[in-house]
Amino acid sequence: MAMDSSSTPSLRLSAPVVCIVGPTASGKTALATKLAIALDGEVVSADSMQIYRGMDIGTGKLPAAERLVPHHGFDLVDPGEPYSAALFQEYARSCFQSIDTRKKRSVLCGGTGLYVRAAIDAYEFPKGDQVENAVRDHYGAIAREQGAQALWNLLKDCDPESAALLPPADVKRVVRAFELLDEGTTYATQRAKLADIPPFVPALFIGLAVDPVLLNERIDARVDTMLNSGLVEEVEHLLDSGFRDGITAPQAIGYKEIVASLDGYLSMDEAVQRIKIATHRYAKRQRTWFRKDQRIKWINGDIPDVNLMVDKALKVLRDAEAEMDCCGRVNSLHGESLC
RNA sequence: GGUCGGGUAGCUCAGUUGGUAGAGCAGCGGACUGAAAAUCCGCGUGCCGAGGGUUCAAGUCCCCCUCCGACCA
Repeated sequence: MAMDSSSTPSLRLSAPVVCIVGPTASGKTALATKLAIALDGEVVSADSMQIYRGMDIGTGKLPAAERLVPHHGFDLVDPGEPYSAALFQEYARSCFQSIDTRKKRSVLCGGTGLYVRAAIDAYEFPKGDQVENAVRDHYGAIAREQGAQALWNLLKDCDPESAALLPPADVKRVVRAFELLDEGTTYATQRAKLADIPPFVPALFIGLAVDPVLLNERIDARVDTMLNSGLVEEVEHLLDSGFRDGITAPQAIGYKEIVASLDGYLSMDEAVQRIKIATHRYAKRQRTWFRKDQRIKWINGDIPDVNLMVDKALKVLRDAEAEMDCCGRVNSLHGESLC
């Protein structure tokens, strides 16, 4: 409601955050680490599944032994706990702040588009309890018991504007629209702001682009590697410690399929095949999400030599920073120059 | 060598009495403000194995060739 502040306060940092984005398996993790080393920085992961403790192999989390610079954004909560983009926003910004205080550069490495934008841009989430969410439970139950259409009809009665923006089948957003009503705003109001959300944190974006056919081959190979590295054992271990109670974590690709297989609904071969396909689709959605962000400078993620890729990325950053300096678009950028 | 079955979308297949083709999966495009690895919306992408014939008209009927599978030798 009362979230006006038209002069959005920017987070003041001595240098812009470097954001590495792109689809899964495009090589973000390796590039982010190398860049962080080159820039004397620390990595902040923007990944909705790597925040979970114990979900390592399936989320492609960089093993502790290979973290050559400090990494943030891993292992923030247990799989049974809920999490949200709003919580990540708060977390990531506090990371940027403290990294800056240590005179280091933040390198945000993210595959979760919403988390990247929540961290960098001036997304404002209305106040509301995200843990004990009775509203969500209540309307979710209506959808389950009476159907998606019935729930949507209900929304149409109390908030026709928002209902008009949502297909009845999009239950999650319809439920969310009720939550927003409860929090004193509407989905339609929030949605209208979407068109132009200013940046909140100074940032430069690098995207890793990989030919989709090649990327899918990489994904398949990576899934096989995950299985050989003990993904099934990881899932079995998680199941022993309340994995099923979680709301978000059990939705993770690579985990839900293995669980279905362990429960006897799928053969392990079928599960593996489904993991591959689900990951292809996920990469597709990531491509769609990032493609529309004009700030992203894309570099080729097919370059076999990682160091060449790092050089390329550094050059792109230098150019972008120079451009920002001379246009003066962001005021808090006069830190040490790159390299 | 012979008999039969089959070659239609990337894959598995459907295609009625002849009227230039359609499903599922995959794939592609898109949306996205507190679950986002989630959720939702949209799109058939085709030398119907090659060639010839019959016909106003052939994926469909006839001939021939070819490839795959099964069976018989």
